[in-house]
Amino acid sequence: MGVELSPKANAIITVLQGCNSFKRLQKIHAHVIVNGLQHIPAIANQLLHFCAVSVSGCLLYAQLLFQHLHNPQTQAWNSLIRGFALSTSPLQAILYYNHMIFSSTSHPDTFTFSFTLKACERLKAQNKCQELHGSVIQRGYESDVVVRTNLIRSYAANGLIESATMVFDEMTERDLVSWNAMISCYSQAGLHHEALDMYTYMRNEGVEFDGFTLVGLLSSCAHVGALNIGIHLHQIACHKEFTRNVYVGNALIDMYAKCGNLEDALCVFNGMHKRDVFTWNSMIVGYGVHGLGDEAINFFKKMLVAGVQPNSITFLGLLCGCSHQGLLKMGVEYFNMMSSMFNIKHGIKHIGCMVDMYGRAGKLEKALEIIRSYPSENDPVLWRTLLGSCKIHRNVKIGEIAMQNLVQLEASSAGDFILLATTYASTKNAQGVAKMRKLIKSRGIKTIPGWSWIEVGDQIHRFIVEDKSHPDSRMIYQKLEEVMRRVILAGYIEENFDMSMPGSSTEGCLEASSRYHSEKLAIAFGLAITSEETVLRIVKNLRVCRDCHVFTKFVSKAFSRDIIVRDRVRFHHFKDGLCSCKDYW
DNA sequence: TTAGGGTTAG
Repeated sequence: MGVELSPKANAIITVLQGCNSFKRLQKIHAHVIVNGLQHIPAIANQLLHFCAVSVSGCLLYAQLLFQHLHNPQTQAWNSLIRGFALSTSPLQAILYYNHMIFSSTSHPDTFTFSFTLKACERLKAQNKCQELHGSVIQRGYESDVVVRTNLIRSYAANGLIESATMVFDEMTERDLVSWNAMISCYSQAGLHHEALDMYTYMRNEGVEFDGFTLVGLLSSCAHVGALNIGIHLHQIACHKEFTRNVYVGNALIDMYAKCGNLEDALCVFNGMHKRDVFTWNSMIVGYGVHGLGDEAINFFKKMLVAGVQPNSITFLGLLCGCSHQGLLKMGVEYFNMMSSMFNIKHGIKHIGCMVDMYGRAGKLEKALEIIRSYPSENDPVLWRTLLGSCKIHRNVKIGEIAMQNLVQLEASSAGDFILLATTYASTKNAQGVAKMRKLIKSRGIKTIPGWSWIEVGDQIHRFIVEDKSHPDSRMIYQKLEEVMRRVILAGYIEENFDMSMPGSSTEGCLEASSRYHSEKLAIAFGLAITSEETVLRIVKNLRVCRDCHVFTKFVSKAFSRDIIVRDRVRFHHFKDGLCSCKDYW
């Protein structure tokens, strides 16, 4: 039973509910004090709620109001916890939650848990998240769909994907938001196949989806190069009229660009009614990774004319395009422009692009100078990039400097030793080669396993080097032998294994031949089971090795097939025996 | 008089 309020108190509550500025609230508060109404819970809670939650509120003021409450009820705690959970200091939300549990007679409810879990998600407070899960069960709130969704998000943000999955799987009642939370959790954790599998489960359970679902799924399609699934989702987006949604449009552009289809990315871009910085960036980055620097610059200019402010990712796309197209002068111009004109700080990735750009152009001293001018960014990736350039330009002296730094940072990998070994080899330095071989052996250093994906229909087939796990493995190897015979007849000369590129695919077995590298298996599979006019689209987690690059060029000619390979850094369009990277990658 | 959601880079 609520307490009967005086007409004066009721009037104040009505005014408070319509309050829209902090200044006005302070005036109302003064009026409340003058009339001695500050201890009426309904008024105190309303004041607190406004200060803690409203966009024009003030959390400090909310704390002061809270301190004056004699016995704050759950609703008051919730206001404060909610306010801090969404603020720049979410830790305060957790501290208030602790305070509530240990020194208050009020009990947390489903709202309290939702807000505190939000704070854990933002803070990456893993232990607290687990503790809250226990309390949720203890207090009998585990069947609440919103609390569970918050648990999924919080676990996922804390890297506990298995726990998030468990919470989802054990839900007796799921709604669209919980499905979407699980999809986005997988997508952001890099578990793209799991995210795409959720789509099948949703369909099987007859769950309708919305723009949020599409964005999560399209992001995963983009990461694994699942163009067919992406096209299917695009059709659904058109059918359900989600294409006016800027998030969906952006995700579609990104998906098409990452799947190697820039024409359709542009088509979506042109059809969008509203565009934001993500829209422009998706196009610019798309052109950048395809090695089309001048197109990226073109789009950047149009972006400025449209009045959209670029951000650090815009410049990443531009620099990537300049670097891959060899546009050194333009690259330097944009690198300088980002800080001088747009006040955007150079990040490690931008510096990496510059090191790569100068390195490729043979200006190794300048590349070294760039790394040294950013001592706080002493990152192995920069030294590795430089090492790669030293190999191309046969510069042992700077290569050794790069290697020393990698060793000092305890970040040297087998690929790095191989790079330096080949640099020694190219300068006929047998002693250096022997030294590197000895180091690789004695340190037992392992490489990153290489993977290649190919999408056929709505299925994604994954291969590793010498993979025999595919159900059609026998057929794939037979096809590869046939392909080999045809390309050798056309002039292809098989290499043993590539030692040329940084992070290139030695695929975890240094001594193996590159004949059964994952992309060769993916290509053989694609040739065997798709029609002659189908473009083969392959995605690889490492850089394409030189042998596979040559091989793919020959295949594109001998089989009259367009093959698009997306490797770790860029796209390669193989057609009629040539590659879009012009062998410069 | 209170809740849970999305994209680029990595």
